Amino acid sequence: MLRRDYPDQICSIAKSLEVIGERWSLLIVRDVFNGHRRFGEIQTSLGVARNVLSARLQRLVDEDILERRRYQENPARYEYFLTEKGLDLWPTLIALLNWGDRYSPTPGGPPKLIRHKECGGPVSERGICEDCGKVLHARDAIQVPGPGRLAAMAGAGAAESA
Amino acid sequence: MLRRDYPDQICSIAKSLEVIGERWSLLIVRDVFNGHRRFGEIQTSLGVARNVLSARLQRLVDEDILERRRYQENPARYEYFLTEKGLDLWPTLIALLNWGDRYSPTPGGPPKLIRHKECGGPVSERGICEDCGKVLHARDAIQVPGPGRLAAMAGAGAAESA
DNA sequence: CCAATCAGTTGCTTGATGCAACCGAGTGTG
DNA sequence: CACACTCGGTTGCATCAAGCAACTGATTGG
Repeated sequence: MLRRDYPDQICSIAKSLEVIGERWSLLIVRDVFNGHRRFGEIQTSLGVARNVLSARLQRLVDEDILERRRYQENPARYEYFLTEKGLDLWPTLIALLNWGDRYSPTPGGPPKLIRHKECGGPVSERGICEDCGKVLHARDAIQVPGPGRLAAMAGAGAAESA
Repeated sequence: MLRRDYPDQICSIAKSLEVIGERWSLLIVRDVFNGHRRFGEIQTSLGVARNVLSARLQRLVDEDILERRRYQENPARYEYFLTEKGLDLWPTLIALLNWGDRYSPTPGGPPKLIRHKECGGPVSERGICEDCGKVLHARDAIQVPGPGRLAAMAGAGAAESA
């Protein structure tokens, strides 16, 4: 999306976008939220060019949004995890998810539903449990495939898209 | 940020980013939230190239996020306003604002504060009034310059940056 | 008549992205 | 043992988007 910086902008929105506003960045974060942790996994899920993915992952690690952990030596292999800073992007993702659900609807219904881990209640646009009323954070929620997702999978067996 | 589209992604986040994920798009929306309505106003506030601003505005109008109204004939002059769809980006902007406030802090404190129009209470990260507890929407809130903004203005008299 | 305002458009250059091929270490298969 | 495959990248090259400056067209003000 963005080159990277927005000089002269005294604005926290611009500052956020400098960090996560580049093309693919937020989708990579979303993928890690979805449980994809490895380079190849994210690459095939997103269809992003490998050099770009490499650059974005490095940036996200540099910005302390992701953490790169070695899960195997010889050959060295890595997995990416969300830091607290990364987890705190959850409200942003929820807001985008809901806006997309509303204005770019998937045929058959929302492709992804968010539920409160504790009580199972649906999670509102603002990340609040509609059953128990709690203001939730990333760790309090789980995702389940929604009707739109299931419909799409029934239509085309492949296409693992998140 | 983004070229434009993320094919094969069955995901409302990706769909949202296809619409507003391009470089400058969200900052243009933010500017209109801030009361900038005219081409030149937005251009100088953002420092975006004029051809790019032109393209983004057209896209945002095509996507029904902004509305272009003629405020003068001969020569024809236009202003841009947020539609309901555009106003519904408010929670996303609030989420980005708060994430930026937290992780890319402006020296002196947040540059922008959001308050509930009705009761004057501060607005939380989720767009909820911390005084009266209401879940707010774009029209319920106003912005006031925060300490970081005032500090920056005192330092450099110019720099109208939003 | 000349300069300025406003909302763009046009042309050219620079920079980011996409694509395919390659690398290096190790595993699995015949 | 040779060969193919996996994984996590890097490299080179072509293409597409963004940045910059100049220009247009209509109108007002001096």
